[in-house]
Amino acid sequence: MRLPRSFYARTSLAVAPDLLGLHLVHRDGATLQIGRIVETEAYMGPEDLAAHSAGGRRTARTEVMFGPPGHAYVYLIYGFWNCLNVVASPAGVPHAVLLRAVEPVANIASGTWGPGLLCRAMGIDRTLNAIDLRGDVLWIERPRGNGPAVRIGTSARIGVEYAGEWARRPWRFFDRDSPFLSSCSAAARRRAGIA
DNA sequence: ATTTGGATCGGT
DNA sequence: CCGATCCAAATT
Repeated sequence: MRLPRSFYARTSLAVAPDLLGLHLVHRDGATLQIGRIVETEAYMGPEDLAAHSAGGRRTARTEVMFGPPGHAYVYLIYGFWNCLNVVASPAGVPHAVLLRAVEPVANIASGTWGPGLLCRAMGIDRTLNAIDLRGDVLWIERPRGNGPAVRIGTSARIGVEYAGEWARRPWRFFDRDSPFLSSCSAAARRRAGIA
């Protein structure tokens, strides 16, 4: 079942931990690529200096965050990595949740730890920017039976040192039991038996 | 028109 | 730490 619009119509701080354990699904032609979300970060809009929408900055790139919740915000970073965000909060409040890692569930070939690799592995790029997450191309759903309970860990967000005190807020959320986190070293993954 | 720096990653 | 490699935003 796709998540209802109301799920997304809350602050990114509320949405980010609730996304853990849910399934991100991308329809690529006839195949469904599925990943279990295990790491997210909340970006809290105008007052959050780490957010692209800090200060209410409204540009062609950030525009989708000002629209209705439950849409995708996909942007290119460092020249070649795509990053996927979920737009949160009612229209006019530019909140977003960055999806940082998933665990492969179906039809995923390469690594999914870290926001750039996640997009590469699931075939997500800027052509999907602004797409409605209640459509039939990209969506998030609750797995059958809700899946196992998630033990949630938190930390400061990654790669936002420029944001001063905002960088230190514990707005990164992850499944403590997942070996597929972006902060896990390659060695740790090998120990866990993952390519 | 030009410049600058970025919500990354893997290898060293 | 470095390099790969490019777009958006701010500045001239």
